[in-house]
Amino acid sequence: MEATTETPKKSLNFIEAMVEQDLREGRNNGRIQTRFPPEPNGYLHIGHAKAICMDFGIADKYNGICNLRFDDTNPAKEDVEYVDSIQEDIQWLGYQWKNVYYASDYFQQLWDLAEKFILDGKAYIDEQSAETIAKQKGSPTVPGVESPFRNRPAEESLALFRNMNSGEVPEGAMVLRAKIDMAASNMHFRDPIMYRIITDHPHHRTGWTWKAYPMYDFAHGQSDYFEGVTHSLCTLEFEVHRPLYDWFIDQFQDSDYRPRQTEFNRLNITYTVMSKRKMLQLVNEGLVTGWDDPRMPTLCGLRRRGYSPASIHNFIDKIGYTKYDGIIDLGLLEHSARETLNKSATRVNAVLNPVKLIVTNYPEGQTEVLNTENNPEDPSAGSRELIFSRELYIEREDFMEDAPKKFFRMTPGQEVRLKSAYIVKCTGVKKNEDGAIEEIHCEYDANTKSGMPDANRKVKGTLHWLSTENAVDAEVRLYDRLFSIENPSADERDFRALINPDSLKVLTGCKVEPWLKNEPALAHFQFQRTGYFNIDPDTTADRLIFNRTVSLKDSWAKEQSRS
RNA sequence: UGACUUAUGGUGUAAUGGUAGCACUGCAGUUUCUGGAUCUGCCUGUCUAGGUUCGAAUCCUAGUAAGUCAACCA
Repeated sequence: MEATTETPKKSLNFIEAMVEQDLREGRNNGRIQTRFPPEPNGYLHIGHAKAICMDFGIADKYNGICNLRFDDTNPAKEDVEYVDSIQEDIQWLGYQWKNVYYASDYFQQLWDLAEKFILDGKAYIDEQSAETIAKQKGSPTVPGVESPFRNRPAEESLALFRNMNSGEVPEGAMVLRAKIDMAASNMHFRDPIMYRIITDHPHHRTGWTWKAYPMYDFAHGQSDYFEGVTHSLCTLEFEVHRPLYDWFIDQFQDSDYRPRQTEFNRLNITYTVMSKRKMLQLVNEGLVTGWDDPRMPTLCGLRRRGYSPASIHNFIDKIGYTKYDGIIDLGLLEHSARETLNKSATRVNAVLNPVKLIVTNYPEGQTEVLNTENNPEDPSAGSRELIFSRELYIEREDFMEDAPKKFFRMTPGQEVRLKSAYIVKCTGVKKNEDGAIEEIHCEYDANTKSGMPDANRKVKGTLHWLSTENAVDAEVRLYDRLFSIENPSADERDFRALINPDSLKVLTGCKVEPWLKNEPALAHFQFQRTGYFNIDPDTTADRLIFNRTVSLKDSWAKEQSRS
């Protein structure tokens, strides 16, 4: 384990640096505890993966623990459906929490704490309407005005608070507010709401037991405290909440221990949206097929698209954690997938847009078995067999009748190699009445079979192919960026108008190697010279469906688009 | 016209007062039975102005720009 050659030490991100300093200073008795605190109101996306890798990663690296805590303080939005999917996605990423907690586990503790705030004169019941309270908040530059209920007797507030939870008080009739400072420059200090009434939705765990529910600011930090969290890591938009987080804890902290909140930048990626609201809209309005649509940035969508946990981790490792709110190039995510899949994906011949190629000098009825490697990057992946015959399929785009000089593929008179098979030379084409190409004809050189003496002859192009004898049909779904502009969130136009109309292309009548019929859903492959693909879960016994995860880099396409 | 935060190549991220480096992208080449992968090289950067210091991307001040905050959401 001792590294004798000095490998350059990977630099720490600012949170790791902070944790190491806390450890050196013996803070919280050297204990490290984090939590991942999703609200169960939607599916996890790649941005959550960044947070998950941070929360669980810190715990793993510094011998701490990380718990999963559902921040379920708003029954109007939450559902068990989400609780389940969130757990599945975290485990898919390869993490295991120490405990599962729910903010709703602490409803009684929070209630008791709130009563203490009331008795201490630090909270009061306000019976004004939401609009009035909002108006009285003032603005960042104008101080707020105090509620007429602000200085009512504690006993009165306490009685009303208990009424709030009785079911007798309608929603919106009263709230519990912290008594802080209506002139504070931080808006969150202007007597923030601690409790509100929700009577028309049962809580997904506590049912109809509670009528008054704590707000985020009075639940999150307190839950951290109850659990013994040392490092409460969250994204930058909670920066302005931190003083309030600290204020609440200051009011009842009773030992050296205290949790501390630290914020890092959230993940933004070009050509997609990462807001739950917008993603929900895409799903509800049928603009995508569901939360797991392979174009979605959700973890279930990426999984279905063909991203492996390793490729997600590869990506997260590249992007870093800072306090600068930038936007990551989608190309980096795609690169992360290619880099990971290149090492693990079995190579396959698949012809997406087939045209017949007839090897005119190959005996009719004859077939032979050829051998080909499964992955040139990984010799241990072994090899498999391909059937060669007189009639083959190749890609329509791999043939041009009048080819430019740089076209290395099949064109009359030019030799090309059929991968793992023979060198062939195009001798002509057969067209139908409309002039469309029906068949391409070629002759093969029997001495050029892979491994034979003349096989080393240099040819510019190598094509993938399939025998018509045993190729099987497949549907292939090609995905592209969901939005046609880099940063749809920063655009004034409705984001739905910015959806890329070509984000999905469905190809039918594609041909693939026959054994792929028996592969399980989500198994991933490289279609040689084309891209990385996986098997879609919609696949049935008689309908084989592939999703393109990401294309291979294509310098020929680039060359073409230049002219 | 408030508070908090941030500013390093096109993008993201290192350098923790002492040589501005890495990755992606782009470009050129090498190599290849995938126009993939590999390998090599190149392009491009410390927001501005002051100050502290032998020395500043780093510390200080001011400016500029950007993000977040005024839900009975989290």
